[in-house]
This record gives sequence, structure tokens and C-alpha cells, in this order.
Amino acid sequence: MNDYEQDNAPPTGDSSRDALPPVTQHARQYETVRNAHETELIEDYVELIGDLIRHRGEARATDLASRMGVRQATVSKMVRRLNELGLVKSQPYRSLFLTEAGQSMAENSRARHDIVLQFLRALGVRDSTARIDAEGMEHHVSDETLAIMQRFIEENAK
Amino acid sequence: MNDYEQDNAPPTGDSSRDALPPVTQHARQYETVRNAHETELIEDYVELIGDLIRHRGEARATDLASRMGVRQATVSKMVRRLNELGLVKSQPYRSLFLTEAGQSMAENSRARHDIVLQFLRALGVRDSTARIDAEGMEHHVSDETLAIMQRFIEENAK
DNA sequence: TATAAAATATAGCAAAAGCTAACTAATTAC
DNA sequence: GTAATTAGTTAGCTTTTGCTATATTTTATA
Repeated sequence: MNDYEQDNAPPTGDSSRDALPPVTQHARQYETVRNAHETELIEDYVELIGDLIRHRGEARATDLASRMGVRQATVSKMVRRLNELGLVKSQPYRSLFLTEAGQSMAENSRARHDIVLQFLRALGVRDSTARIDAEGMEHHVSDETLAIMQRFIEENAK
Repeated sequence: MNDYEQDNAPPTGDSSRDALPPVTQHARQYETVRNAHETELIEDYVELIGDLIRHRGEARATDLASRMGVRQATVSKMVRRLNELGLVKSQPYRSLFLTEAGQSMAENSRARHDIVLQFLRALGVRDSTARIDAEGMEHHVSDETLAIMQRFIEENAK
């Protein structure tokens, strides 16, 4: 039997992970992850630029590079992309600014990030671990799950 | 002030996300995420091959392609990589097998995946959403957090 | 069993994100 | 105010993971 045809197979009634999901749904899961990966880096940069402006007054390429753990050349290239995407406004050799769109992306990312981080802490994860996990998980948490995390935080607040 | 120097700055005493983490730690967070991305796809393939063998008796490239939502050529190329990495044993035009190493990676991934999925469900996330989120989150959850999730599942089992 | 269909492989292209090296601009220090 | 240092840019390379198109092999069918 071909795997394509399995989509027509009757549901097994088994709700655990033990059964493979129908092909179409399975593929959609991986597609969602791939899509997230495409926007992930963009969001991380925009979020970081926002944070730098917020906390340090300005966002310099050098600081982006050292905080991201990459070379300046990499940042330069990325900033050009962010410009093209209309997320960042910049002039050569000057520090960076977010456009309206960039600003709202930054706020959105920061909010998600905060919720995930607080959720992990509320769950009992150590701060340094929580920060690392949050950075990775942030982009893979659906709105539905995020709302549930939010509720969890409120219920478990001291 | 240069951002590099900020590493020597005294901690603000503010444990919320409101403060930027020290530069070195911040960079390590992003590095961890980048590293996860490198192994992520590999693990997904190996895990899926394991699942296919388990549930369908064999793993064919076509089925990998349809379930991953990519083209067969992409799978072919990936399988060559998995071979080089010593995770998969395969002969041209034949179905795929996992090596010892591949098998243990598959088991490990499946275990992680299961815990994350069950955790999300225990938290109250709908099944279809939980599956999507788990697929993305799986690779970004530390052992520490995983253990906590495990405990949470046990405590909240009916 | 010969042929059509399905599965797999290979070649070659593209985009993304990293790198180094070499160059230019801005800032700081003297 | 010039020289040295720091910051930013650009060009060109590499790896990874997609893709299409084409060739080859295996399997199924008439």
C-alpha cells in the first residue's frame, strides 16, 4: 500500500502519538515548522533591534553582531534584507531604526518571548535554562498555546 | 559605551526579561538555537524513518517525501547525507534502514516528541495544534525542561 | 513477457545565512 | 587637526536545503 492512499484509511480511534497522522496533516506539520524557520531569524533581529533601542538608546550593528554571536558582515547583509522588507530604516554607517512595521513586529515578538519565558519560569525551570529554551521555542508556539501559557502564568502568580 | 563592555556591568538585580542579558550569555542563547537548527532536520528525518518502519513495516523515500511535504529529489539528497553520517543504511532503489546510531537517535527523538506532545495536551491544547507545536518545539526544549514536563504529565494524568 | 507506471537517482539552479579579507567611513585620542 | 582605532560595507566563498528536469531502475499490468 502506498502511503498516499493511507489518507483514506479510517481513523484508528487511537488518540495517542502511537499512530502516524494522516499524510496531509503530517506534511502540514513540517511545512509549518519550515515556514517558522524562514521568519524566525528576521523576527529575532527585529526584536533585538527593538530591545537595544529600548534599553540602550540605540541599535548599532556591532552590538547586534556581538549579541547575536555572528560577524559584522553577517549583520550588514541581514540589515539590507530587513531594509528591503520594510522593517528597518537605516543610513550607511549610522545606527538602526525600526519602521512602523518593524516596531509592531518587535512588540509582538517581545510579547511572545515574555510569555514563553515567564511560563517556563512559572513551571519551575531555572532562569538561565528558561532563557535559552524560550529563545528557541518562541517561534514555534501557536496563538492557542500562547493563550494557555498566559493563563497558566496568571494562575500561578504569587 | 560599547556593548562589549556591558558584560562587566553589575547585574541590575532585575530578574524579569526587562533587562538585556549580558552579551556573552545573550550570544550563547542564539548560538544554541542555531546549533539546534543544524541537527533538527536530521533528527526529523531519522525519527520519521523510524516511525515508518515501526508502523508500516518499511520506510520508502516516496513516503518520506509525502509526509515531509518535500520532493523526492530532496529526500534522495538527504538520505545520502544520513548515510554519510552513519545514521542510515541503504542500497539504491531500496527502502531505508537505520543503523544502530540512527535507531538510538530515532528513539531519543520520539521520546522527546512524545513528552512535549503529551505535555501540551495535558496543558489543555487541542490535539491538532499540539501536534504542530510539538513538531517545532521538540528540538528547543532542554533536558531540564523536558524532565519538568514529564513530571507535569504524571501529576496531571487522570 | 513486454510495456507502462511508479519509485529513485542525479545534475544543476537558487536562496539563505554564515564566513574571511580588503576597503571605507566615523570617532577618539593625542 | 591629524593619526589611530573602531565601526560598517562589500565582494566573493561555502554549506544547506529546497526546487525542476531528466535519466534510470523497479514493479505492476495487459
